[in-house]
Amino acid sequence: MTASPPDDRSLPLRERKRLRTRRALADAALRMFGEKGFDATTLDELVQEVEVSKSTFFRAFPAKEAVAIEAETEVWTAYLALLGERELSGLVITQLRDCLADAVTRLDPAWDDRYVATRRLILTAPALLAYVDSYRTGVEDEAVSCLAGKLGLDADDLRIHVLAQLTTTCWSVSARAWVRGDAAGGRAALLARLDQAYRSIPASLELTVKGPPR
Amino acid sequence: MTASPPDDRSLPLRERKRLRTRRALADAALRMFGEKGFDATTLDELVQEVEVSKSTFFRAFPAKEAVAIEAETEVWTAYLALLGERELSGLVITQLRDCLADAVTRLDPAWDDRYVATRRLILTAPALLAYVDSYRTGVEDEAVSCLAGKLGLDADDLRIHVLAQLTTTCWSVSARAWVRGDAAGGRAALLARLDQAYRSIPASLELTVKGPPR
DNA sequence: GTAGATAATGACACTGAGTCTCGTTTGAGC
DNA sequence: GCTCAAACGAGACTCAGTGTCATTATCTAC
Repeated sequence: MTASPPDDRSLPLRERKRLRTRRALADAALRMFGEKGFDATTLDELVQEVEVSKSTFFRAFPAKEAVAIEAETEVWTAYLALLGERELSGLVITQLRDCLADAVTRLDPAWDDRYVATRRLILTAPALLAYVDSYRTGVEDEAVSCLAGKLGLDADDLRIHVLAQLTTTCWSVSARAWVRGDAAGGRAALLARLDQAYRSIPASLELTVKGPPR
Repeated sequence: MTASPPDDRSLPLRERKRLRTRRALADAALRMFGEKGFDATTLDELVQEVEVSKSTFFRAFPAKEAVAIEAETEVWTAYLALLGERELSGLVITQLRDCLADAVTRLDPAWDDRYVATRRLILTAPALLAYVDSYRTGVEDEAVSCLAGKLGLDADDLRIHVLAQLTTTCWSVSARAWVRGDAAGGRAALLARLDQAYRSIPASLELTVKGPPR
């Protein structure tokens, strides 16, 4: 269920402990929320299970919701990092697609299972759904700033907003379908769905009502 | 600042009182949040000002955030209602644009000022921003269901998700610019911006990086 | 009008997330 | 080892949001 503990000896001990606590919290949260439900599990129960104080929890995560969606944030953190480094050329939407695909490819091998568990959880808790929504808006805003800088455009330029949102929309629909099918086909299947989603964007704009609806 | 009180004698007295309380809460909230700040104003202060109990508040609004964004919900409630009634024909994205434009046109004359105040408020309170984000996602989901039904498509069809999101994105960018310019030009200027936003969607997909960025 | 059904209200206790303060511990650097 | 800074634990506190129940006000039928 969890990624291997942080044994990276290059990191200072203090940092390693911090990460270990963070992982322990995320793992316990995913398990306990899955068993008892997100709302029914209190933070006190969670921190008691992991044997840390509530203070420590809030130093590691900004909110109860955040600890439940680690798998989601990992994707977008990687995506934004790649987008920041990347030298853009050609169609911007293609570049965004590639950043997202690269981000997914580089994720920890254990990510798949955690992501499925996370998405399942989100379906059961409205608070989590709302949290993910606003989190993604934050990602879109960062992507917009980044693109505005790289392209020398105004941050209000509608075009980059549209592109940033299309990216999260494609992810949203693709990932939902992938999780619903129990992540069958693994990471490759997810990437295939994602690619297919991007390819069907142009058809969206041309969607037309044929005859009378019924 | 506020719309005229509900004098519609056709409504039963009980309903009229309910609406009057609702209005009073929304008006006081917009004023108090604007003066003291959203976070610094407690619900107890608000309900004391309007002379109702906290119970009554939560019967009228699902959350503290909701009372602050009435002007935003009015737009989308009208939009979804129009979309539900409408007999669709031709380009779907055009139909959505028309629904939104019609919704804006039919709003209360006092809406402009309330909306400007609301958007200004949102910029100062992260909690409000998050609330609006998830609210809009809810609107998008309803629009998707509606479209899926009317078009006989699967609710997972990416195309209708894209269209529903493009609508809220166009609104978002247009309204932000309109408010930043102090709503100059009134409702007509907002509609013009909205139309311009829709027209620039196709160019988004073709956005290309020319030479090296710098 | 009056009576009884019904719905909204107010008061109050309670839960739990999130903040803040402060004294203690622990790893980092010399 | 010793010192400094950072992370930690403990606990008090604020406030949004929920649930219960008695009270009040409106609606409906007569």
